[in-house]
Amino acid sequence: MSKILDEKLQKRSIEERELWALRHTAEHVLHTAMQNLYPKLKKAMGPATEEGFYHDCDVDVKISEDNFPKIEKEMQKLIDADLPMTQEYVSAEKARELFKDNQYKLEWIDDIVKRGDKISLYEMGDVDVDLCSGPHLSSTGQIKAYTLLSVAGAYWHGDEKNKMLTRIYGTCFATQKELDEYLRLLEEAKKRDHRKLGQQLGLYVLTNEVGSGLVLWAPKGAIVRREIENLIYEEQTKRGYQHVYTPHIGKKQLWQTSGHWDLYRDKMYAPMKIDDDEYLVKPMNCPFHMMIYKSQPRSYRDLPLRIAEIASVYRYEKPGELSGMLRVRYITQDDAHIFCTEDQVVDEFIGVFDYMAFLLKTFGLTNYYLRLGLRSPKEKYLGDDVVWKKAEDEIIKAIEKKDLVYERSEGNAAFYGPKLDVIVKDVLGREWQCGTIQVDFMLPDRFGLEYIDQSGKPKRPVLIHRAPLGSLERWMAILIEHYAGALPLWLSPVQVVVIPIAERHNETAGKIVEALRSAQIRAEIDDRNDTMQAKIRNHTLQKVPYMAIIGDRERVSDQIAVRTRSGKDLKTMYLEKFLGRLRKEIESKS
RNA sequence: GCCUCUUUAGCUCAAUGGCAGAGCAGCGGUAUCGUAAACCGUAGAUGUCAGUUCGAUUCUGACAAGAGGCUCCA
Repeated sequence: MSKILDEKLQKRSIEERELWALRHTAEHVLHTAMQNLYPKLKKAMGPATEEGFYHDCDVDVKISEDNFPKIEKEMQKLIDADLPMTQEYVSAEKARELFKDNQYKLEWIDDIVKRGDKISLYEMGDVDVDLCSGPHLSSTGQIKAYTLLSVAGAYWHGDEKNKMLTRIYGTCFATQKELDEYLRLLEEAKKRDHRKLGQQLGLYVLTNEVGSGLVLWAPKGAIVRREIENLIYEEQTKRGYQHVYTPHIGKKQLWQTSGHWDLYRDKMYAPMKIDDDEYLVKPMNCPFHMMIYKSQPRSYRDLPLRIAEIASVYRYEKPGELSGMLRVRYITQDDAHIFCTEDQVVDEFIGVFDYMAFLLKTFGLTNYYLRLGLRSPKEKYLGDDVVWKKAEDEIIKAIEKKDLVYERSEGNAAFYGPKLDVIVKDVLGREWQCGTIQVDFMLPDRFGLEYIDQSGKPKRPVLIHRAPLGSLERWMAILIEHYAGALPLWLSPVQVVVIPIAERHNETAGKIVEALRSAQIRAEIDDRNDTMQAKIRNHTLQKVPYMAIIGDRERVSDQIAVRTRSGKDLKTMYLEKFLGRLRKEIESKS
């Protein structure tokens, strides 16, 4: 067994290992069923996963979900036959002979030999032999609850230069009850999908008349965004940032100097000719902020200099990768560039991290982890090993000082330096990069940035790129799903709806709205010709935090009857008291 | 981009190789109501472009948009 797999399995509990074995066996059953139905098929791989299992094969016919009943029927035959699963170790020669027609398996065998592991086969009765390290159940009859879920294409080794294989996803549980529960949760999760809620709550618009990945922030979404922006400005100002504005286009030369043009040209929109120069729609802000730095001589006394901007950038993302607000082509970053001395890097890094942690806490997010992005030998990077080593050391020093738990990820560095990312999971369990902190010793050099040190000599500053939320679009999507649309009071587009019971209450209700609005509360009146019950239902579905109901009782006594979106009746109270409650709740951002 | 699938009214969903049907929302009325859907009436749609056909929303193709995937180690 390989070291990696071994470590992975050791981390799991006994029950998890059994579930893993169950799913892996289900996958072998799927494979054998596929082999029976499509004899020319070549299996590439088929692991158990956190959610179930999948089967990758090279097959020359189209497989679609319409084929599932047929495949599942064939699987059931193998399960009913209760075939024993037995392991056998063989020599590389024998394995190569056995799988001589399957180039994928031959590749695996080479890998195993390279690692120095033993070559293990699993036999399913006498119907199938597969290269597999297991573990498996002792027989196929123990599989009770399984289902196939979807068909997808998957490149061999995930590399689009390789052949696209057919992948079938399925899942398997110990009991039918657990499987049903899993499928139910999946359905529940879909209800809080930001794409569904975003439309229902009128937060944003995506339409093919505008173009893929180009988000229109609708009035209600714009309010949420403005609240987030206000928080950012306020917090960053407290933390010593200076805010700037920069244009949406600039000369191509800027990104040639930065190196982005050479490495990421395919992510940028085609240059446009203006006068005699070529201009780009900006794919990132770094050059602009560096030009602001460079606009005057800088002293060590000016550092750290923190230049911030909530700025929209434009990137060409592949059509198949776009997804609601989670991946878009118009991206608004809470961007900043910190110019500092080498001595200041660790402290600045920690300062940014603390701010990022503050934001995560403020928004109540806990389903995230930290990923340290380092170089991998394959990718293209700027600079030499000495500089990289220095940047990596600085980041690790800072992380160790904070005693953070993180995952190392080779190949996930920025091209100019290592970085620490916050990875957040969405409602379907998919991972998205949000916040990022990047240490960069390269770009200051390429742009010729300097400061005068204490001895009067010019020196290079270090640059920290950072976006603690990442993009406001993605953040919005994450928030919608996190709160299932019921945003906390301070973020709610409409905070209070005032509901007059009958037409004669409209005037009083109007006055209450005025009073709330002059107290900076986002309040609206619902004076449509509808019953109170219908209005309550409507605004509850719209996730409006509070409903203030005005009827005869309230008209006489100058009070309001308050109901929350969760259905709680707070009874009748004076407006002043209600305002106090609102202010407190908004202040606490809870 | 590639694989599989999807596209009918603002939204949720029906139906059909021969006049496309409903609920909600909208609009016009009636009712003026105490904590999750009052009633009556009315208007509104087959993503785009080709092809097959007497006739296409339905079949075929292209395009567009959308969904789930695209290295959790044999």
